[in-house]
Amino acid sequence: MNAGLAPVRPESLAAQVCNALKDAIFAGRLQPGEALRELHLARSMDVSQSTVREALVQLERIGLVVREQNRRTTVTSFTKREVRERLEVRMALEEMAAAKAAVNLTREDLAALEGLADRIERAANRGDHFDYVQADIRFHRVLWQHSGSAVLATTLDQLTTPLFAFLSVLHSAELKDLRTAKPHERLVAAIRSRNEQRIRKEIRAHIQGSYGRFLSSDEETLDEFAAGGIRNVNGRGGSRKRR
Amino acid sequence: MNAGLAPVRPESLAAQVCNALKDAIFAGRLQPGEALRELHLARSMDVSQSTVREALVQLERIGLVVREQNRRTTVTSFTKREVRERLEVRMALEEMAAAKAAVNLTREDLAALEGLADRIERAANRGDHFDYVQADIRFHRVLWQHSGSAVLATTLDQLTTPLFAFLSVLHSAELKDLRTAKPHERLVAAIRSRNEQRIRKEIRAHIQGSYGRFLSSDEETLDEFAAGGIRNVNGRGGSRKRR
DNA sequence: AGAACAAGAATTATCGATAATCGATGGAAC
DNA sequence: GTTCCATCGATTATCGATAATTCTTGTTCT
Repeated sequence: MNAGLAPVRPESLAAQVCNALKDAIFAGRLQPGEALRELHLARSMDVSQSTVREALVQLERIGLVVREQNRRTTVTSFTKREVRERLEVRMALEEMAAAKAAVNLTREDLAALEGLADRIERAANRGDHFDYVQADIRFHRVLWQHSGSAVLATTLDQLTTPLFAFLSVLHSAELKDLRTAKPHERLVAAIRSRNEQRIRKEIRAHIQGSYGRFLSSDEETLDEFAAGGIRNVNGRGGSRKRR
Repeated sequence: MNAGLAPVRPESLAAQVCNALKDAIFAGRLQPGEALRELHLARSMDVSQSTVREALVQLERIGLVVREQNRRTTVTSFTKREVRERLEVRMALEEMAAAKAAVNLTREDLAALEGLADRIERAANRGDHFDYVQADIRFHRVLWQHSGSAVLATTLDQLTTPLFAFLSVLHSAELKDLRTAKPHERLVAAIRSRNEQRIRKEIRAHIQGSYGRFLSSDEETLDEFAAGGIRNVNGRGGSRKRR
């Protein structure tokens, strides 16, 4: 009787608020380090404080904001060190996921991946940083979801979502030239080959390529990096001291 | 001026509720699959529903409960498959953490580890399942925290906490004989040797030893497994059907 | 009996208001 | 000038009440 209809279950208000904020963060309308005040958000989005609050807790779980007890909650701002740490763990798991996915992916899946790689390519050519990152996320999510391990998929998701967010603002802040060596195409080719070693190698190269510039720079926090020379919005962010 | 006093910041009500529930889950007073009703908990713990609600969200983040939109929230009950998935990811990361920690651990740290290994040993001998698991957690946390990667530590924590919880109820349910081949002592010895391969090997052996019985059994969910033959509390739990 | 439907009970989601906490500011005491 | 203290505005934490949803049960109609 079921004709492939997904069960409809409208999002809760809190989830909607959460998504709206997530988009704002990815789009850079909320900058790393910026404070999110519950009542302000509640008023401007026309919901109650508790709803916003719950959304913020969700965002904290995703890693996009940091809540400080009795103080405030701010958009996550990574130190270089933390980006490195995340990338290290990510690489290990991403390799695992890609190797597993290579076994499971059908011809259609591979075609879908190439579609995404193509979309990424086009976004890069026209300098659309936002769409670039969105498609990039989807590309990787496809791999994760076909790894056959839900745990692996969600772990990677948690680990990576904030990285993507900051990669996004990072790119647009420095007007990075996105046209690189078609890393996604290369990756798909590697997966097609079903050669585990080759896949692992491409994964590493791919990830390192995306973050290399930041990791080899000297700025301590990502928002300082993004702000470098371009903007200095209003004295917030990145001003807390290193000991 | 500072004489090593930690900054005092009393836990929020929600956090207290969260901890209380966590303990109850670890102690088995809340069984896998059991439903947690917000208002009931609020009344019995004398806080408001919202506070309980927030605590439940926190617990969900840790992975100890599952919240279903507009329905209910239940204590997490893993399928065998999910336990396997978690263990697989865990092993990869735990190896990484142990290898890194081996470089950083001081003589004092190693002594602390041996203290914990000893405590585990004693708990095993007197059949104290609860303390066994608590010390086991601490043991591993020490390793994670000395890995030098906060990301690695929190990822492992998220991944593993629910496993420990269910290991705990599992053990006490089946009155497992805890006296095994002193895996923690072996692990400490391996770390002392600073031999990466040996460390990785012991880590794998250690983890597989803890879960081997469950992974090779036939029951589908952990609570069915725990309930097998011993109790059948009151018809709840594990009754939702496989398709 | 079985399907369709209609209350009714139970539970979660959301709200608006109050309490607790924090950080800044400014003045008094030394 | 610096330390201490009091106060105030802003923000988060918690509460109690209401709205919306889901689940259950009972009834009617076939």
